[in-house]
Amino acid sequence: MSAKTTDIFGQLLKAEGLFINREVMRPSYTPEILPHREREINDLAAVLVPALRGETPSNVFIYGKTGTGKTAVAKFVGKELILKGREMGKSVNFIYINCEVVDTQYRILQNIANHFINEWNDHIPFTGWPTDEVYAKVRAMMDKEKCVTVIVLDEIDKLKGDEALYSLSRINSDLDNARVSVIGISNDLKFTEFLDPRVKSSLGEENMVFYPYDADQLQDILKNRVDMAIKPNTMDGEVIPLCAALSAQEHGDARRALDLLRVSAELAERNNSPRITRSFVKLAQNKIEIDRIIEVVRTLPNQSKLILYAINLLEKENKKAGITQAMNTGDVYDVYKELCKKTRANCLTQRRTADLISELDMLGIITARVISKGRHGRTREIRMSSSPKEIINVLQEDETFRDFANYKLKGQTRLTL
DNA sequence: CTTCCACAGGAAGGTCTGGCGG
DNA sequence: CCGCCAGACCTTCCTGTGGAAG
Repeated sequence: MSAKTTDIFGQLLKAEGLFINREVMRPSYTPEILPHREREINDLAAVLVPALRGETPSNVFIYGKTGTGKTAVAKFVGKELILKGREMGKSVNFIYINCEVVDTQYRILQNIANHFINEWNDHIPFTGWPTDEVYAKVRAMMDKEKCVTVIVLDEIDKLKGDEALYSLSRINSDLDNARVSVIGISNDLKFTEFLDPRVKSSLGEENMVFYPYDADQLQDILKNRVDMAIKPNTMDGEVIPLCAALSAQEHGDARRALDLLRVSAELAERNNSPRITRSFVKLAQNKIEIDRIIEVVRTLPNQSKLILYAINLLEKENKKAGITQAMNTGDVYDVYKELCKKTRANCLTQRRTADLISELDMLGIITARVISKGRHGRTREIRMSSSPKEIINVLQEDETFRDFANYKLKGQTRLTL
């Protein structure tokens, strides 16, 4: 990388980009056309159409794995609903809430209330009020507006507790002039099993299932966006089928397919390649995974970082000693305690540590499997999942860890039997 | 067959922060 | 300023358990 000229940006700009419109390839983009989802769009619209007549639409439950177009369809239909409502002069509201971000009863009600903020110059603080007061406020606002409100709860399985769903499911009987209907979206098919039966029957008036896209359908989706996003004749013919095939293997996730293609194009661009070839797709696949892990590790709370560091040290130590057996919770906790002493961080209990370990597992940074070693008890078998080098690098960005970059486990506490 | 390890993981409660109205 | 509230984060105490060893 010997740049002879100082005009860095000029060089980069001169290199022709491959994109026409990058945004089209991003997950946040809601497309105008949703290939292979015409039936779902019609079905959902059919359920919601009573809203335009001032009646209450049935509550709907939408199931489907990630990247099957649930959110896109819901948003799309919502947009159309509002347009039509405006055209007909009906008061129809459409509120989209992602329960991964807004995950408690209070926050949901607050979000709904703040949707009406324009007409009412009140605002609900994000903490401080008793929950039922917010609920009362929401009711009052809706009644005053005499509107039909469709509320989408995306990733509804991330909600904590079912009070929120309970209060929403019976809100209609508390309303005099307004109507509410709830669309629940979940990628967990078993989600309703754990719900209060009353909520279950109320929310599940209608059920829809979104099936994963197959490779051919993914190809259509990609082609559809590529025309808008990427300059013509810059892509090898096999690239789209490859992206589609790879993503079809991973449960037909369209978001994944789009990401893969976008990152492939970005990598090609960065390498000054005039074309996107299959080798860039392979690179992209790798990059996406590593980027994800790096981002997750970087934003981990300190205690989790310490635990992760402990796991890393142990794994290195084990490898050196030729121990193939995976570590378990107790081992990790011992090393973690040692590290805590070294960094003079306060030390959490084993109970809490166990929770943090399974959190790391769910994030895909480590794998932790519950096993039984018979007489030697039940524990977790813990391993680093991949790219430990990258993880260590990210961890050492933190000042706390820089000091003992070369720290060796002093504790002969390991009585590995 | 029973025992018993080394935890898993549920329940309940404590502490602290940040933000509210009065 | 106070009293109150929700929520994040932990601790304490607890019961449950798969399966090798006895």
